[in-house]
Amino acid sequence: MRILFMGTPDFAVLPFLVLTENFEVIGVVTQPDKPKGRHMTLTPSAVKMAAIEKNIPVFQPTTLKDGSFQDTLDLLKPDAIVVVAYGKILPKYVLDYPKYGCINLHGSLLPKYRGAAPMQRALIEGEKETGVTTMYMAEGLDTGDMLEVAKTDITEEDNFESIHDRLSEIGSSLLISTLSKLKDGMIVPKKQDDSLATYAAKIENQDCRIDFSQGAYTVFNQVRGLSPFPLAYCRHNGKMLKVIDCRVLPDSDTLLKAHPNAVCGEVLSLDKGCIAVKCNDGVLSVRAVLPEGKSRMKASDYINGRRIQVGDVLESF
RNA sequence: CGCGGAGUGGAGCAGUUGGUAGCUCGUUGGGCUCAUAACCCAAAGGUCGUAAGUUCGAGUCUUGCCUCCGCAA
Repeated sequence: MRILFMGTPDFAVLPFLVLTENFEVIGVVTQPDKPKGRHMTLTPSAVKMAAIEKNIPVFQPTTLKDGSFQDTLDLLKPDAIVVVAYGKILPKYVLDYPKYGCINLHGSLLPKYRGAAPMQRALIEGEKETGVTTMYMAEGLDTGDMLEVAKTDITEEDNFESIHDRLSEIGSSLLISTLSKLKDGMIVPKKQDDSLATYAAKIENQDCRIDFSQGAYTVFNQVRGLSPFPLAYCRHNGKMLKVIDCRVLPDSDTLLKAHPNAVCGEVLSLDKGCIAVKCNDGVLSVRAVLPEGKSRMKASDYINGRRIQVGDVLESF
């Protein structure tokens, strides 16, 4: 089976590599190189670099809409197109081309969290489990018929990074499983229940703003869903302070009683190298931060550098 | 040339109008304690990123270079 792979970021790299070990991958389509980083240097996508390493031809169309991609399809003649976080909508003529269809790997348990940021949104919403879904692609956004699903629990330890890596891993396996079964006609596609669908919008700057007048768990989920990137932030002494890692303090009653007049966002203690911040219904223990203009550091380092004291208030930016 | 910040003992930071370096923590040793990530005492550890320049003298001024980082995309 001749497979054309379409994908762009880190998340798609492992699925791509695993695919090359199990199937005949005849080409890779990825986003054009984009100016990135400090000096806006043109940077190839993660998938492109992996493809070059594997000596697989790379295609980087700026658009698929104008029909020019038809030539590439005629040249490659793929039996199936596998899409993992490619970043462009596939027009109908592409969807209809391959014999085995266009198969997408999506980082959520569909029909929940359709869209751009399923993993982050699942964490932010405080989901207890998430997973990956393989599906046929349709013209709507992640609306196609589902093929297979793999689930995983979300624990207190998880953040976007760990979920991202884990889903990338189980997604790779699931992809192989789905393709194998598909080839043998062993899967019955299942329609999505649109009434249960939710939309995982792209993460905007607005989503990263911390409001300590919310519950401790709400802030905790926000922080972990955005860590290690792009990171939730607040303001301390007029400067931006991003929170990399935090936990909800288990026994916060004594601490709260010791500071009866504290406002939300106020620093209640700096014990054990953690910054204890009052929230609406509890205390958040901040363990790692990123101060404006500095690099990532443990909360204890931030404290040792004398940047923060008990009684300081972390505000919304 | 997208904007900006920083390079000082293991870590995070100070360092005034230039006169050979301090703080918090860690480390090592000792003490206190039933015990401790708590407390007390002591010690080790830095040619202040690099090259040149100004100066009687530079971490502190000027210039080049290297490295790192944040923002923005």
